[in-house]
Amino acid sequence: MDPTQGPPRPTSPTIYDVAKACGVAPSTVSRAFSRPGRVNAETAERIRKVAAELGYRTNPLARGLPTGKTSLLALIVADVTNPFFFQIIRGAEQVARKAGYTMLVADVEESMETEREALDRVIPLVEGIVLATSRLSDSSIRVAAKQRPTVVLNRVMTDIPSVVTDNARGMRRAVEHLVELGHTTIMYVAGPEASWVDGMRWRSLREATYELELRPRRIGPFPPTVDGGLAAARAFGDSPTSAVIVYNDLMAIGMMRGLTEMGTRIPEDVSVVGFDNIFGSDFCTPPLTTVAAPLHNLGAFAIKTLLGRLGTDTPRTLRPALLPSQLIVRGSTARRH
Amino acid sequence: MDPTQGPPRPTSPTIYDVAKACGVAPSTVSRAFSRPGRVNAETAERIRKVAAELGYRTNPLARGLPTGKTSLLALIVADVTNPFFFQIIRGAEQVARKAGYTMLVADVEESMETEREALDRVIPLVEGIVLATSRLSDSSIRVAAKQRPTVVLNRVMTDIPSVVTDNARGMRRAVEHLVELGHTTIMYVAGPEASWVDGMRWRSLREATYELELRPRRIGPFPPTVDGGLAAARAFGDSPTSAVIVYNDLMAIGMMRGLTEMGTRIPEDVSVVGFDNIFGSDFCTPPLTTVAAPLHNLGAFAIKTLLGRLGTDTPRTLRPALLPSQLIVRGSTARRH
DNA sequence: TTGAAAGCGCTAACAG
DNA sequence: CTGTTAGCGCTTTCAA
Repeated sequence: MDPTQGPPRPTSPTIYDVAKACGVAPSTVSRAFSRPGRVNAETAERIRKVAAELGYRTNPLARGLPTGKTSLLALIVADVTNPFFFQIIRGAEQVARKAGYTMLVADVEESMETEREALDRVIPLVEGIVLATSRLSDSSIRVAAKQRPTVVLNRVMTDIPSVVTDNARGMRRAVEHLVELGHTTIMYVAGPEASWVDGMRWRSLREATYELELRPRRIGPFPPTVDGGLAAARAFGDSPTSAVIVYNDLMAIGMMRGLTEMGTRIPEDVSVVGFDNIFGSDFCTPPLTTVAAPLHNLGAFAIKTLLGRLGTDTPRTLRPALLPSQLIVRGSTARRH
Repeated sequence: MDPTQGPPRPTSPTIYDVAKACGVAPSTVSRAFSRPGRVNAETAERIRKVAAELGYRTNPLARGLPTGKTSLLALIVADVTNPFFFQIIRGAEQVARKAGYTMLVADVEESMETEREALDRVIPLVEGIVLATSRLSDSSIRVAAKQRPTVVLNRVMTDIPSVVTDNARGMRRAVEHLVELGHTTIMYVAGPEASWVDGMRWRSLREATYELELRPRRIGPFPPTVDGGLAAARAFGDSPTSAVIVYNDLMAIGMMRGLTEMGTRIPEDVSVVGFDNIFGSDFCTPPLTTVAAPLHNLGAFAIKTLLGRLGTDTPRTLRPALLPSQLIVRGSTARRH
């Protein structure tokens, strides 16, 4: 090995250095760190002390080679730029960190292609994977899951642990809220067609309205962005209702802006409900009534689930974990005029 | 090694498998992937074909051990939850990915302690580090930089490559804009005291106002959050001016809300300018006039700089890279009444 | 409880 | 251009 080739940085001490300084065998040093029980208490203490003095840190890479335990977890997100994911990432990181894992966050920019590449790059590195709002097909996900324990977030699969928001309950609460305000016809403004969540929300709305004897309506699909909401506002003009429930907050914000520009007053003319309670939904105008997703908890719970799967090879429970959402009433909904 | 211990997953093929299947030596397979030039074209072709059939992927971990080249880069961000970082992360990831690197994003939740831990965990894994808005002391940063090539983002250091927004120019443009609108006294609403950027912005404001013969004023410090802005609005009530420039958009949004609640009209009574152009600054009320930071480019450029430093041991240029910002005029500023 | 030795998958010198 | 041979730093049998 050419020493001028490798990293020219001051090479950090290894177990060999510590072993020499302690007068014990390298394997003992290794044991002192990886299974402290299997080494004489005093010796272990001495080793730890010397190691600290030398500034020894076990090299996770080297440890990973023989054991496969890299202490790395992957979180693949559809779009780091989408505020929906901020709290998810943080929740995930917190739990991972506490468990001694480092998280590798990969942004796939909503592209299936990029997601597959990210997976390829990341799989050999990590012990487990969380797919947050994956754009991959079920079968692609299964392929990945065969290589590393995998948890899907925001999507339900029957053979892979899933963590999702309880959309049905959330939708139900939103509808009840609107009914209490006197609305009788509710328009659902749909998000992307391919989205599992969109399908779920629309179905939940139909069920809720059916039970409450309301008429649901629907326009869309629209892209799940502010611009998509703008487009929805224009389409909505053709057959307005007094209340709309929008696929997500981003679209709801866009739609409110579009509506306002067209002279429609919110909430006087139209009540608007969004989904997710993302950053910004409280300071748009008017502040958005929304079904808050438990974002932080979603991320945290996904990692917890993954951590639980790490040892065992057989999935525990395959019922998707349903995390409760919460209706947050703000200024965009009001009594029907 | 206990085979029941390691990852129970289907162990992927190694160079040995490929070598056997090809009837060549393992080292040849290795060469075929790491330095294709050094192996017979046909042989290389054959190896690649067989490797593809077997589904062979070179194990980055194993490769990293002897070479130190892990193809991993770390991006340490002060707060993943802050929209300021979204585009930075994306820009960084894009560049890293194109260069064949995987990015490890660590959230330190604005905590010095957490940041140091994150560094410790990450350093042995990665080839280089970008510190985005580090909360560490200069000397702590130097310690890290001694171990791995390091670039600091949003902060200037004389001995470490730095990438920052050209705050002086941006501030100058903001002040000129306000002057054109007839404002003569400008209040700076300060962010966190410890922040290098805050100091820079205040200094730039003083310089700009000096040249233009205006009176600058200042309140603060406040936390760089919506709530901090709310607090600033209350403090501002004591000695109002017709125009304020706020440390960042988050605070500006909070301040506008606070002002509005107190009955102050924006922009009629007070013109407000923010900094950064984060997500949401376009849909708050009124839409915020702001000095847009080149967020995406900041992240991209930092990684490019890091990539450039990777080979060489001596830093190239130590003049901080100043990336241009841009004034975006929206509804929160108007002619003085 | 400890030491010796083999090996994780890959790379890089050194001969041939 | 290719095979052989040492390792990278750590873990884990296997003996002692």
